[in-house]
Amino acid sequence: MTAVETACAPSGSPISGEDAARLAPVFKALGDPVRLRMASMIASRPELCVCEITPAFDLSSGTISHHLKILREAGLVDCERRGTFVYYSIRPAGLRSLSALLDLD
Amino acid sequence: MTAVETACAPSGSPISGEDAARLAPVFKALGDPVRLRMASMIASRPELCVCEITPAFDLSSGTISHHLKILREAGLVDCERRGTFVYYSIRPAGLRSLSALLDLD
DNA sequence: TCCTTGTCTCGATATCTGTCGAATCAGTCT
DNA sequence: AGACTGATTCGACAGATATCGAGACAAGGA
Repeated sequence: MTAVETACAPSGSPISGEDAARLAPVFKALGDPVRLRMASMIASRPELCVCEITPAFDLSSGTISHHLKILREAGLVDCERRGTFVYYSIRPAGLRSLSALLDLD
Repeated sequence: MTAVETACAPSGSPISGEDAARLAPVFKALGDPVRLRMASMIASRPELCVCEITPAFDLSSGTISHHLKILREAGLVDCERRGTFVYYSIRPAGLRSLSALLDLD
């Protein structure tokens, strides 16, 4: 029995409008199939070069950058440039905020 | 240390395009502040009448219905009509699919 | 049967989003 | 410095989305 199910008994209190406004963009960032798969790819390794992400999708490099930016702004990933290449990695804190909510509501 | 963090070492394999296509709409459903708060309100009780949800938002009843429909179609909530009123409740399975992903990637 | 109340559906509309391609920026190599 | 490659930004546009308000539907009460 997961915490989610435990919570489906009378359970905890609903989140505030402010918390909703803060957390919704994070869910939204994962609410696109391309970004969800990107995030999953990045999370499956210590870090991942954009040049490894791009060929996994049938999309222009402009579009790839756009999606990565949304993941970044949602606090889900970090990036670091080393030379010509840019490497993305997962930000555990971003995922934790979602996980915490799902395990409590 | 959460499973998420554990996973941020070399960790599990990325999800498939099909899984991404299946799960993204669920994240997307929670990716709107209004719906996230609605879902949270519904989850915080065994069930909740639409007539209790509506006044919590400064939105028309048409818009409220629209958002509830999206939560329903994402498999996150169930509804049942009793007399004039419609009661919404959380579907644990919907939340579990998200939770499982977050704890593994 | 009609009226009222709660909920949903539909049509219209303004805004947001995903995508491309071109231009730009950042680094490396010659 | 100039050329090349990887990545981001920008401008444009088609399609999706959130919202409203009006109408339809459902159930109960006068």
